[in-house]
Amino acid sequence: MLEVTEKLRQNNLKVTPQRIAIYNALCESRSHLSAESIYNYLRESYPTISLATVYKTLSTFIDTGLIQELNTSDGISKYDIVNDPHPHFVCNICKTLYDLPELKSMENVRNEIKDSTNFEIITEQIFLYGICDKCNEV
Amino acid sequence: MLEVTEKLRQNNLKVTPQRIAIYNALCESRSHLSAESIYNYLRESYPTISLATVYKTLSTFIDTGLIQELNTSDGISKYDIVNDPHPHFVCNICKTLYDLPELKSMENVRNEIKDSTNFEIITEQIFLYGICDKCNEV
DNA sequence: CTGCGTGCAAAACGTTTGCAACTTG
DNA sequence: CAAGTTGCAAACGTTTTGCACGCAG
Repeated sequence: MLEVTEKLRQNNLKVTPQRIAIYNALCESRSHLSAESIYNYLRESYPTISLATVYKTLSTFIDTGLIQELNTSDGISKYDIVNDPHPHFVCNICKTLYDLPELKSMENVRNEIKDSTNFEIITEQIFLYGICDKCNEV
Repeated sequence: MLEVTEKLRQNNLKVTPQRIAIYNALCESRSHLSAESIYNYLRESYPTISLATVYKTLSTFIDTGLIQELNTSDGISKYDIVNDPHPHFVCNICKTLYDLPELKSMENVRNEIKDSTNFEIITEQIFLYGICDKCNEV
């Protein structure tokens, strides 16, 4: 993976400590972070960072295609580094957002969509809703 | 399609004029309605209906599986009668939400997901983001 | 007649904005 | 030094809540 600094430069974004920290937080986190959770996480190392900066930075990253916003039924946006596309699973009970493995059959879906519309597709998001293992046990 | 009244009774919901009107509005509309647009639309025939009732009713319908909430990047929830599953397209520019035709290849995706996880899948949502025809012309 | 549904107003929530001070290149 | 970024506080718009009244079963 490219150095963060490099990624920012490539997109004509000024390299600031806040941007590096936010990007790294998203890379390092195994879970899907909200703006608020990024903010709380970064406050330990960057006590003066503001929530507004987090939102503005995330918005910038979305515009440049570095990250993706995931909008699910709990009304809180989560953010995901754009790497290999993969579907997501949302538990209707605990609202946890899980990554699912990349699907081979998505290639067919993409082709079928390309044939059925002349819209220009940039990104794709697949959400499966249901009950996760943990909540099913209870 | 079943009579609205019947659908409500089946789900142990009291049959009220508001519920019937909201359900019908969602059935009849060719576009994807937000709570606000349902409210504005219904005010013509039900001048005393309140936005809170619309929200509460939608929430009830979601819980009983009659409708689905579509959360896209514009931050305004849209609601869709749960019929045949089909993908959606969201224009990054005008934010319009389009229906795409049902995809044959989705069956493979469903199967692949079933094989790769033991989460219990209840509903699925596919969103394609990009630029729509109208915005591409400009 | 009992419990659920409605409507109003107020509150809550995540997110966005305006602006002055400060950094980056 | 110019242009873009930050942080604060206030504003915004959607959605939720509490509560008294009303209607469905």
